[in-house]
Amino acid sequence: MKYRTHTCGELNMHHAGQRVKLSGWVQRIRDLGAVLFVDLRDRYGITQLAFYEENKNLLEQARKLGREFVIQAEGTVVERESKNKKLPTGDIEVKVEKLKVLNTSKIPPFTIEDQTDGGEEIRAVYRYLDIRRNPLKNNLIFRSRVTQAVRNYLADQGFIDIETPYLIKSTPEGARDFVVPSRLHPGQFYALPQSPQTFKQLLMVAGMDKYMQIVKCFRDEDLRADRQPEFTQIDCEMSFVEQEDVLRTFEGLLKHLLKEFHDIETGNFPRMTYEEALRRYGTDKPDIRFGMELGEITDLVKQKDFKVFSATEYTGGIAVPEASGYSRKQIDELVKWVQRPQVGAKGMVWVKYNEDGSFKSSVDKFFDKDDFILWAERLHAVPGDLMLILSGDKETTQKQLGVLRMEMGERLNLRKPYEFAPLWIVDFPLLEWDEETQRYHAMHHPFTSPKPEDIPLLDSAPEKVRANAYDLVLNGNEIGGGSIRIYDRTLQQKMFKLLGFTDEEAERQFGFLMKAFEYGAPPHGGIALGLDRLVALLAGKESIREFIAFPKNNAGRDVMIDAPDYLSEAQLKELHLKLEV
RNA sequence: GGUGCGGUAGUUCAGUCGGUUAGAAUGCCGGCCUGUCACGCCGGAGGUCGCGGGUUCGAGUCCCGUCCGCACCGCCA
Repeated sequence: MKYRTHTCGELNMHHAGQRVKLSGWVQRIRDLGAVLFVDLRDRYGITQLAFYEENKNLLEQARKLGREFVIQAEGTVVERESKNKKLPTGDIEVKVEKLKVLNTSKIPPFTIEDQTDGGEEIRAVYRYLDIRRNPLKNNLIFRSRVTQAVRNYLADQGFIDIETPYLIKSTPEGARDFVVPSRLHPGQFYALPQSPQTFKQLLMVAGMDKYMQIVKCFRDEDLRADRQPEFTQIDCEMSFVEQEDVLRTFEGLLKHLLKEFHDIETGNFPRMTYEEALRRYGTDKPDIRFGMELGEITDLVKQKDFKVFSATEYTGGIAVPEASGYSRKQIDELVKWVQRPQVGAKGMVWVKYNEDGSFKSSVDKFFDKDDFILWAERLHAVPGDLMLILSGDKETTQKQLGVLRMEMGERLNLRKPYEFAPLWIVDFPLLEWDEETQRYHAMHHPFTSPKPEDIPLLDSAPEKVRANAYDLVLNGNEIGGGSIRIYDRTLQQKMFKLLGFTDEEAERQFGFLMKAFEYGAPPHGGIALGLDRLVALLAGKESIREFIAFPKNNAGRDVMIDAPDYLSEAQLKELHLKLEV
């Protein structure tokens, strides 16, 4: 017995008169009395089934169907009396002659429609019902198409797909590890990889030359709309390459995807140093689809009586286009907004650059038109703009301005979902001072090579050393990052020392890597792209949860299967674990 | 660890200043209807107001605690 001869998305006038068999879910029933219509749905589409009074038995059977019943219908394709232009199959319907219920369904807790009545919570619990809806279904199909395109591109470039282990060992650097207790080795634990970093480097030592893997990675940190504890990376590594080679290869990948999915041809991606990104955008992942760049006016305000400005390290602002007409209330709201703890500014100075060229500001007592004209130049403000000024220590204030810029970009609808503005951020600092632990941290990871010309600074001024590290940024999101790696044992050892590892710690945690470096490690480098984020952005969305079949919630729980969960006493015992809670 | 918003019918929400029997839409059930496609019309059922405590003559509404969801900060080499 065959379940179907066609899918619910393919029948049209060409099939008129044919006898067909369809299987699928009951989307909706429209009972008009002597005639009854059923919309039958599967992954491919919807086909209307028609039941008539002339076959009273069958009509009564159809009347007993409910939403989401799984049925099989056999009948003849006929041209509709009244057609539906909205459906690809809208010219025809299947006049049913045989009906079989393959499975019944309880009434679903929410409607299986594009515009469902269900909220996020209930849809998460019934994720398999949510995926029946077009939006989610199409997202998963889209994701599949993207991964296919990625594989095709990388395979064409000569990359080999190699799987690396999920059960590895814990390293205290970076994010927290998820750990897995070992039954065979009492008291010992595996860790799930935060990335296959060391393995892909070892594959370079092994001579595989170009490696790729679309791979799950795990980080035990708090979640966000764009952050999951398990996520997928397009992980790559290449031998005998310089930074330029890696950038070109992966610029090519993103170009390929933009062409394939949006028919967009982009030129070469802009490159911006880390320092420049912070100065111009207040972030290392700028959204360059709109202007509103940061302007610094520190030197222009130093000599004045306004203490807030004269006493601080940095004063700067942005010019919000066509916002000089903002009311006092609107501006007050903005001031409150930057004062929220999430932004953390103490206050905000505003200057209206009116259409007629005059100025009105919150600091009229201290500054006059001549000052404001100079400010406007620095902020690229024109009449009609509203200048928003923050002041404080440089790093914090730039970041706050960056956050404010993004918020204003959002509010003014300047962040268009189907516009794509990729760029490379380069020349990251190698190290970052961490106040909490009072030591340097690797900004990227401990295997990142310093710029050769900066190596002498490693001892004298480590914070000034720039790394051969790069991020790929798309529309204000970091979608990938990588580096040219260290491949020399001595340099790698030195790095570990700088990062506060004792020789013993370095040996115990990464001895296997340094040992490998002693057996002819080639120069190599690579990159990892966040697939979930990339797919979401290509689809014009910000939340990655809609592109993962079974995501975790805000608190890292899977509310469908209800995980994590407690273990039985027997399991704990087998794993040699005793709980304190 | 912290901040903000939310939790009321199966679902999404409204519920005024603390005051009579907690409403709407949708879904569900029953009836009618031969061209619907968000079918239409008529009727009906459906509530631990997240949970615990407190204030009060009286709490969905005010207070405290707690749990859950979402967004964000910290965190995420």
